[in-house]
Amino acid sequence: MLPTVLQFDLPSVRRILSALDGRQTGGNPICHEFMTELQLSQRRKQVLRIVIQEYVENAQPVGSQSIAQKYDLGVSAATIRNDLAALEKAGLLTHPHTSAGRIPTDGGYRYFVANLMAHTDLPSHERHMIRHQFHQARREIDQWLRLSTAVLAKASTGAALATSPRSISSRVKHLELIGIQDTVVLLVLVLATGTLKQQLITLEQPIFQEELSRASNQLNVEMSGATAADLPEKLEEFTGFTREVGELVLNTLLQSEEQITDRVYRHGLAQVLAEPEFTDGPQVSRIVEVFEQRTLLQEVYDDVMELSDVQVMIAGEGRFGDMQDISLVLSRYGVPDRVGGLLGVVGPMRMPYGRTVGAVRYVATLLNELMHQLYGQSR
Amino acid sequence: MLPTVLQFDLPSVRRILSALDGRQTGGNPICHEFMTELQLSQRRKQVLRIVIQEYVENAQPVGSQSIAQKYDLGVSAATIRNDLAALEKAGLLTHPHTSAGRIPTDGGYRYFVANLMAHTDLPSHERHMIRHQFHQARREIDQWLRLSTAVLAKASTGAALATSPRSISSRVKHLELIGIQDTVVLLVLVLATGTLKQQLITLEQPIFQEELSRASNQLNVEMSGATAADLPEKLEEFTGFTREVGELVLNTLLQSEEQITDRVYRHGLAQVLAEPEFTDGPQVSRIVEVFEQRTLLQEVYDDVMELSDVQVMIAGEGRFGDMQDISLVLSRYGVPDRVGGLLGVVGPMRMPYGRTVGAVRYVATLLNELMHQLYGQSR
DNA sequence: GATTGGCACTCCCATCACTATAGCGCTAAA
DNA sequence: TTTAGCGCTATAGTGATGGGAGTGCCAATC
Repeated sequence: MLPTVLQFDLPSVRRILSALDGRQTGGNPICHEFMTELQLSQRRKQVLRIVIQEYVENAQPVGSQSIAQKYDLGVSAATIRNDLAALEKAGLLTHPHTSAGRIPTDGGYRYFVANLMAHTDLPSHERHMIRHQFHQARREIDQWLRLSTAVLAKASTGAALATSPRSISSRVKHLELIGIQDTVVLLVLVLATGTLKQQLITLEQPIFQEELSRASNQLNVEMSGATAADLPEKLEEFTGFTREVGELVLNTLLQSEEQITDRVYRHGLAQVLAEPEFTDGPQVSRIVEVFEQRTLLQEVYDDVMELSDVQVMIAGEGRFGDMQDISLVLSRYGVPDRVGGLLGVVGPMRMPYGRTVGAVRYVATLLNELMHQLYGQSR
Repeated sequence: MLPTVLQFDLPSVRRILSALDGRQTGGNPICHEFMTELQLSQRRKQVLRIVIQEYVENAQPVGSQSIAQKYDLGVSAATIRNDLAALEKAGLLTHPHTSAGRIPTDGGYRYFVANLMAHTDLPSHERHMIRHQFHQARREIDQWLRLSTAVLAKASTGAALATSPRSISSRVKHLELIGIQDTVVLLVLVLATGTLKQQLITLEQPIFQEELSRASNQLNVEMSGATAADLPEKLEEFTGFTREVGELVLNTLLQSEEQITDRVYRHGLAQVLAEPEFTDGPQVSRIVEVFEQRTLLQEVYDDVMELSDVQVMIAGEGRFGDMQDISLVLSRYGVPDRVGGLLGVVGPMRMPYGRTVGAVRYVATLLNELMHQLYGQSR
């Protein structure tokens, strides 16, 4: 095997798995930045793997000697030194200063995730425990998502987040108008997926409950089963207050399809801040902002929802300036074409990707299963 | 004026305002730990005030010289030195090492908040802007609370949190049973306050929507207006499925009265972590845990809900071990005896209490106002 | 008695020099 | 291609040093 050539080609082609290392490539999660045809000898791959493994564990640069001592690669430290130099030239490693050991670059992590990472499912007892917890929880999405973030945070070293599910092409199932005050009416809208939407309406003048009931009956008859697309046509038939409510329903429907993050569940920030990379100020506020902000989640949303497998974004994949040293492991969950959201982990770039991907994948699968039972087919 | 005597008497008597400094005592928020009869000369109060003010601003121990230079107290640095020593003896100040300036102790902050703190309302333009934002928001509690935390975080230097409102003695307004799947039914419960509760029911065998409608009609007739106390009696009349649902309603009602934190809104953790006290590890995780945990909020809940004014808890008031150096400024909001929750700020002990209290008070007042419009009287 | 100026003392902190260490890069030989 | 050896380099840690800010105390003064 001869010198290594690295072809970064990220702007033009994306999301293509390297077919280098046949055995492992198969189902590995996709790294947005990919590298094809990066010819690495088996030993160099091994060395890269060791460097990443050690660095992830100890957060300390790893040198040629310690590798030679700890792992029996059948070669001397000098050879490993050469390999390290080659890997550095290929852009997969760096060293913080001249006489320090090597640490992975973002590219190194990406290569690792795309080609080298072993599939590590959660241990079976952990899986069982998690499954048990989910079945214990009351059958409610809110509960499930809360649990999901708790479980994910526990199983990974990062902070977990999840968005509340969004209905795709929501159908109206039922609506109800309820008087709260003389001039305040609560519109309750039940979508086919079982999602509730509420909206307060303030009136110019008082309205009696009887009239509200009449209006809601009328609307129910006409509107149940309708999608946002059907509604404008149906609205034609209504006038006055009924019409107003109908339009409100339409708005709510449209809004619920647009807005992707009704609510964000979060858990486990404390533990990720305990990681050594977050001992100094600016790093901390960076990750906390990533964690608190909805905007980032929104930007990534479409990309993640598009693909069914777990997605790994390392250091923002070059797209997000303020995500140096921060990685995301995300997956969609839900019932395709009906309801779905996004869940995953945010943590330092130095992250046990194998385990994290396993955890995210398992929780997502579990959620899919549970939600399928509820929302599999509407009736 | 003679030596100062400090009487800590917190276990036996609590929440009594010091009547020392007539002018300022009036409406000041209550500090749980209080100090009565702490005889301080006017100048020493002034010195304490200056130390706290300076330290809050610069996060640096303040010495006698700098006080004498910057503030014209009409006395020399030596005199101030004596005063500082006296204040330290009284337990209101310390110094980190022999030759450093003074910093306030938790007791010092408490004395300050109880006796010395000036009432600082938010500047009027800020108030107007906030009020405007609230009126812009859709008339929904969820929106308001989200906005509240955002506004509070911005107006204070801390991280803001708020709990979703809890109904006190909830009345059933309306209920609805909606089939989602063949054997899955969604129970929607509207309380008199306009709060929605949802609960999924899984059945042994399929049930038709007609039957669901019949059941919900029946239940509505009997139950609307009922409280948790009324329900057991009414349940006697029902059998079968209707009875089951009725019991579920009762449970939900009871649960909603018990559980105090349905949801916690949070905002602005990033900015509080930028404060200099959180540059090192353990401190950071402490405040993040306080911020993320629900437990602390629950423990404080009753105390805060009891009193109408803003509450200041400095360094856990000695009650919470892991709250060294962390303070809370909390207030209840809502309509007394109907709905209410808790909102406030968590931040470092070194906090501009005046401004923070002003901000929390203003937002709480605003929320009270808005909620009163909606939930003032039920009909 | 309160206030003041003076002075010695203490502790922190930044700086510098020094050493040990871990690791690299290069070269020449196997 | 691999290996051993050697010189080079940057860091972490140590100890000494000096400046600075601030205290504490005392004796004198108002």
